[in-house]
Amino acid sequence: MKVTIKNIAQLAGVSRGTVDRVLNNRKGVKPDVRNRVLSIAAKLKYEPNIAAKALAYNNRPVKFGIIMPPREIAFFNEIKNGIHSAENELKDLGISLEYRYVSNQESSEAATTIDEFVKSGISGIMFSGMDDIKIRNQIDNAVDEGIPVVTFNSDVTRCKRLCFIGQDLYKSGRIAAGLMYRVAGRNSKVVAVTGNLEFQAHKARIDGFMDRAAESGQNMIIANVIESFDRYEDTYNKLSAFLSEHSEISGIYMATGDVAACVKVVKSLGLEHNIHIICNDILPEIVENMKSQIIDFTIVQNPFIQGYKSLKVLYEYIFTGKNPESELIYTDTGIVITESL
Amino acid sequence: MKVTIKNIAQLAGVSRGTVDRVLNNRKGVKPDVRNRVLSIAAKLKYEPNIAAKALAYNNRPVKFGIIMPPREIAFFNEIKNGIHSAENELKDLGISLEYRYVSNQESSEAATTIDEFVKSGISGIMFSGMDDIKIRNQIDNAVDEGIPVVTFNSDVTRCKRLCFIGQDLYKSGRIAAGLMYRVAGRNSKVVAVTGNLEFQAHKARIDGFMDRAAESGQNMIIANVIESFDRYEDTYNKLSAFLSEHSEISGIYMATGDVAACVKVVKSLGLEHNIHIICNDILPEIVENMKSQIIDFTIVQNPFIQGYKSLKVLYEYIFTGKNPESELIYTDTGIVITESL
DNA sequence: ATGAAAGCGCTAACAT
DNA sequence: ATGTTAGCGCTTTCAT
Repeated sequence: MKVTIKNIAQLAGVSRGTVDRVLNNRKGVKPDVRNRVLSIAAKLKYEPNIAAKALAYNNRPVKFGIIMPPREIAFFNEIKNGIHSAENELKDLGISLEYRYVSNQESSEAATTIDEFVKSGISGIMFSGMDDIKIRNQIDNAVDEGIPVVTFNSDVTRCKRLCFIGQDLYKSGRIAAGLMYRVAGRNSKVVAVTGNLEFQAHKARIDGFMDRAAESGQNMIIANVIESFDRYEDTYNKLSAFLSEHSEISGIYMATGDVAACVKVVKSLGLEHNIHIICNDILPEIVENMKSQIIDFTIVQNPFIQGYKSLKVLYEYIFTGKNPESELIYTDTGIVITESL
Repeated sequence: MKVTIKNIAQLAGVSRGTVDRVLNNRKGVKPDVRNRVLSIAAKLKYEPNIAAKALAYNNRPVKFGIIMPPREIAFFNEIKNGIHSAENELKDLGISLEYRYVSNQESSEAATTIDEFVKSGISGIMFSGMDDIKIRNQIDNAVDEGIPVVTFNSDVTRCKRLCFIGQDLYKSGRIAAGLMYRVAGRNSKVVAVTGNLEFQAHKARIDGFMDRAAESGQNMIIANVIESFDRYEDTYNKLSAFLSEHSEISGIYMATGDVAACVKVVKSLGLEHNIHIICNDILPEIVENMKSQIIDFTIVQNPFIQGYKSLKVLYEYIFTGKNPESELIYTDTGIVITESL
């Protein structure tokens, strides 16, 4: 039989209003009454009815703030689609959303935005941006004020966020290695391109790639790891220089970096049929080059689910008090070939 | 501004009770009143508030019936997990579930079960079973009685079901071809194993495989399509006979059939390192043989989402009147390698 | 055939 | 500090 605040009120000998105060941590209840109510609720395994809650909240919906990089980044569109999908499911359940698009090149704008949200009395925050000290501090501040924060797509480490929802970078590197030895074959020599090995997020993919290469027993040699610093030119120049001198290379893992630059190098050297390329995510230039069979595989991270799940987790936390299943929620790491599209 | 039945009632000059009768197709309303209410609702784009609806339904939850094959089939556990997950989200929203496990070897049990559900006054049905005339008729009967039916995992064709939610078999065949030419290489010769080419569901994968092989420009030759009739022995014997005589084969696509039998043949002929195997789904024997690198890829169909989405679609249809996005809802076709696990 | 009113579980404004 | 009450939008019983 389901337990309601009415039941609890009777057993505790108080009114429903008081039970509501206790259960929602509102002030103005004597400690002993509060404890009595709390212990009864726990014993009865009380769980709030979300439909009733939503209906009561109807007029003043609970507002969540969403902070992410500017919309032009195509990748984030899929995340937004996921958020919209969750919003649609929850639209009658008493929530409203507010978006803020801030730079992910410098942190102060994002930090300020978090602060503004907190001061405006928001109930929860979804955040995707830099892993930076200013932001870390603002997140901690929000959490200290009782406002849960979920990071998505790209984590902010060592802070009090409720959880992170995104991809497992290390695993995506391992998968890249698995695919590479399958297509490039035993004893092949390959090269990997990353952004900056000093960034943990960039290094994780390379670590996964190298670890799995070593474990696999396929004797796949990683001849070089090129740092592109996320610049087209670095990718182009360094890759071009290296491949020109190493004709034995039969695979490129584009962990991070400009895939168009990579493709251009390969074509200019006439290596389309000798080199296998594996990259990440689904961008227009990647789709195009998969269709023409110059890119073999791309590894994806399910951005739709990242958006969808982030909102759901926040909602669940606020409305039912349930903590997420884990502090790190990884979305499935998928493999895509041209036939998948 | 959101529209409620109260608004409609005022504009139509009737009571909220009458509006409710109209909107839920209950009888006892004069045709002209009904039309008036209906047109006002349409003009105002009325959408019911599901929280309110759920709360009102609280005592007599809407019951959905679920018919699927016996639980021992591991594959269906993931589907059930998906259903449970959706159920959990909807648990306060006025639904209850009833499961029936019936044979998928013969159709009369399933047909009878549908009929029982209909007679018991159920509100909607999720069905997975044979594509058979008896079942088709019972589904049509249910729908005629106003009970929506969603088929999942395996479709029942040419009937009045609301929609089918499951995998795109043809596409999974195309993906298998794409993977195969990547690992087996240009000009390779491969063999495919299916169940029974007379079954549309079995044939679809083979069609996809062959179509893509032809299109790809890789000159991959499909040397044989073996029918296993879903028997271990047929798979073992036919494959063994064929491979013994054709040492040039470098790939096996197990579209349907016993993967353990296939692995055994390959091992007994000592071909582990010369033949690439691609199969479907994640079964214990497949996982085991992927780990030991004898199976290269397995193609998966996201059973969790199949279960989750089926229930959600049924719920949406009943509670908000929304039709599913499409009559055929395909879940993502994924690619899994040992590194993905 | 239609209206009026109670009630689903919870919140919040108002009393005390 | 605590109780009382109205109300969220919809369904359903009971009148008429």
